[in-house]
Amino acid sequence: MDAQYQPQAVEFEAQRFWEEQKCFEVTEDPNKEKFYCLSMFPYPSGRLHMGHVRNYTIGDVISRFQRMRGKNVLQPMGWDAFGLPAENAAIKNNVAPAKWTYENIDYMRTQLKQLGFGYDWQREVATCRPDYYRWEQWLFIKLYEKGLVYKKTAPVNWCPHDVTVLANEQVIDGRCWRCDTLVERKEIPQWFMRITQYADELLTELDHLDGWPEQVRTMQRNWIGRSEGAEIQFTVEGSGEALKVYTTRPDTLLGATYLAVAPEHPLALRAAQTNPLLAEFINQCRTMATAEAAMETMEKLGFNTGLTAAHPLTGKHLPIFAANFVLMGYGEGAVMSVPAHDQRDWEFAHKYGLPITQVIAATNGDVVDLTTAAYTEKGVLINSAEFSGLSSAQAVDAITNKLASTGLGKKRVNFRLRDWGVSRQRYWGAPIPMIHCAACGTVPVPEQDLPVVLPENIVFEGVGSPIKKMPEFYRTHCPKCGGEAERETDTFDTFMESSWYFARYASPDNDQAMVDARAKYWLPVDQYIGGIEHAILHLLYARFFNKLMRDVGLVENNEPFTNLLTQGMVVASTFYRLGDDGKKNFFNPAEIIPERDERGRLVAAKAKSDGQPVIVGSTEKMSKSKNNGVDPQILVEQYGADTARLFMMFAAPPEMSLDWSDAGVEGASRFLRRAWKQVHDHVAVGATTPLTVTELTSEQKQLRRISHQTLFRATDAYERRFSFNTVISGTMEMLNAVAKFEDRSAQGRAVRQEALEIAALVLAPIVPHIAHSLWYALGKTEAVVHARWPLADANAMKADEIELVVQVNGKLRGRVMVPTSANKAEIEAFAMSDVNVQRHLEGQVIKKIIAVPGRLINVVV
RNA sequence: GCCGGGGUGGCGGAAUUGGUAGACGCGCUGGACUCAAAAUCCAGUGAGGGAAACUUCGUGUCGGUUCGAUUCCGACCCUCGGCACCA
Repeated sequence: MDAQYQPQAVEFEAQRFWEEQKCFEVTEDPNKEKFYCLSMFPYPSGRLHMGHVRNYTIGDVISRFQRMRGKNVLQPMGWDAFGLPAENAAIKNNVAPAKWTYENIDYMRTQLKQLGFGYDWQREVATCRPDYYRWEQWLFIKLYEKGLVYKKTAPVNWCPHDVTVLANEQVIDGRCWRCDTLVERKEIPQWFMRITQYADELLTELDHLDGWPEQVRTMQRNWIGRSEGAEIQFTVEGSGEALKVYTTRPDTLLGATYLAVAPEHPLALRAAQTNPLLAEFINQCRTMATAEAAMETMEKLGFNTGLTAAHPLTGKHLPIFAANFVLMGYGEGAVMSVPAHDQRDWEFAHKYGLPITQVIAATNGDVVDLTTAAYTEKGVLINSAEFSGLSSAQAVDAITNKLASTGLGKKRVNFRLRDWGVSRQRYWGAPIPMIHCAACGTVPVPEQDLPVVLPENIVFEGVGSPIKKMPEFYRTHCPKCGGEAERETDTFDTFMESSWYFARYASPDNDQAMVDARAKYWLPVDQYIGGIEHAILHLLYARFFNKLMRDVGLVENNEPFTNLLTQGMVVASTFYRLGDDGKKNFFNPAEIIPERDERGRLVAAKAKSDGQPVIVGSTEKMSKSKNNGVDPQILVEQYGADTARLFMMFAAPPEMSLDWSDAGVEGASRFLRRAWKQVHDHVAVGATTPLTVTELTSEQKQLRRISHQTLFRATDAYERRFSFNTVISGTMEMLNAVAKFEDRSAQGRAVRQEALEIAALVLAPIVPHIAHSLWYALGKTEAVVHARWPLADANAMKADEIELVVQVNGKLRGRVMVPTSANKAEIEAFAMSDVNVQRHLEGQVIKKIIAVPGRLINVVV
């Protein structure tokens, strides 16, 4: 054994061993308990970032721990390879997205190997390869045949100057990121998947996902947003056509004083034909952003269409407004407005001078003040004809029943969840396998013609997708009639690929089926790990896809991920200067010199390049667009993979967000050097004799107690709590105790040997390379990667004496050592004997004594 | 705006079920070793008072429940993530 810890040599040797022994290549073994541990696969952006290192270290720690527990562990890795950044890089560097992506994958694979993650590389998938996405195309056609896929128009962000569709990310303050043109909404035909058909199951199954964090389940519940209410039909006066609205508060129906429809609603458009001012208003609404956050924060505007509708109960004439906050694609594209009992309606009514009619009174008789805000509580009905006097709950039934009797309304369950629009007007994605024939309409690509391959060798000009200008791609023949036809040139949303990759890892080489019987062994994923930012969209789509695959007979499990660990984000400060055009030019943290106040907080910064100040922006998740990523490669090269892994796991518990700072990396490295030296100094003396547990001194017993308690706590931390940071701090304490333990006797050395073995095993999942070396150094013949996790010895953990805290009125006044065998009276006597405690009890009357076994005594005076 | 997190020393964090607040690490201060530096080792380190024993305050803010609250409840402030075309 080297006297010095040399991470490069240690890591090279361990990685060579794992690869030669094929330690992480697994097959289905029905005799062994399986454990499928999956970390969210990366987008191949070019280099690993800290978030990846954090994510994949957590996954590897859990995988290696479960291996030591004797499970058959599958840990695969792959690439979420389609997406917008490849197109951006193509424009910037004049390189085809495919080439750029494959090169990134090659580099990042090397980085992952350098970090020592135990992946089964035989199962690697890249979603941009036709042998992967052909199955997605295949499933899409199956779902089309089942009626779960349909086409409708939906809005996109449209740049009229570049004549292209923009992603939300490419819209900055309502303008195109490239040319600053005002972005418009444009309705275009797109493909949708009926996720709403699964809304009920997606919602109710959340109750059984006990292995998921409660916060994620809550977010998904709210996102799906089941509500019970009524569909109510108003009648447009003049034309007599029906105008349906959905409301969760049918009890307030008599308080409706106007209706609001989306600007794109057919009624509004028709009225605009004879009303230029309304047409102008509708036109203005076209510049409205598509993002919900922007919709909700914008100024609520409306315009009277001049049309009126008859109230279904009173027949009153209610004005119909076109309003920018009503969404055409959501519900009926129309809402009834009750300004007395809805805050948004209240504000709108005040702005446009519309009547406010109170129809709900407080149950407790309090006066309702409608001059400052709407009254949104449930209560008792007033001003509601025959319904007055009913409670809100009674009125919901009474009013919907009345409406039902005239055919003007019915109870309805509504979901906030909308169907999933999967069309993207972009190049770097999986082609949607559909053909448009003038004679036959939309025809799916026949199964034997799959995959529809995306041409990779293209010239990327910047605006617009190249395949939309490639006749050799889109010109084809109709599979039905054989006539001239055109392919769909839109590609799939990249969330499609990431919605089923977890299943493909079980049968990555099958060219006859999407997944095969092997999936039944491995699925569901036992532990899924990924960023909290995926709590809703990705995780909901993956759950949806799992159910789709189940319903076409591919898998048996209802849910894809039994346990979920949502890792907190790695965040960092942003630095930028404003350009002449008002755009932010971001600086990487490596390019600036920070200035901190006396509390260590960042207050200002200068650029290294010119020494001039840069603006310190908000702290955000590390991303390319904000250029605030810190490259982990430097860490690995300077200190080795184990230090990088150790520091990542030590810096914070996995679920907490981590504000990046490299202060402390040195400490992690120092700890590994000390551990190495301790083992070295111990084994340099020679082999140890076996431990005789019955003949130990109290110091020897104490070190054993610490060792086994550390093991006991680490087991729970790995298995249940995922608090890897406390595994590390616990091991540090233990090795500190070993360092202070100076006993050189044979039994003393045996106790030390046991402690060092426990340290190597406990640390092995986190720092597997150094553990590999230390384990051999401690005289073991089998590699630590094959070692079994030991059980903590309950006898070794027992103490003869225990420290009790003595409080007087809840304040700490003393500590006493008490034999563990002492009874209640003896413990109280010990507590009262403390000098300081006596001082505080002098002249006081003892009211009560509270004893918490093994912890404290509180004397109440 | 809506939904979901987070806030504890100079810094990262610990305190597992309402029971010793600040484990462990970083940084800093002092010392040892060294010609010197690095590395390493030893000691100290929440704030105030005290020579010390000890004591008062202290977990974003304000209020509540309790013998006892970082932990439970209510209101608020700040901050982060998501909001359906970033992934």
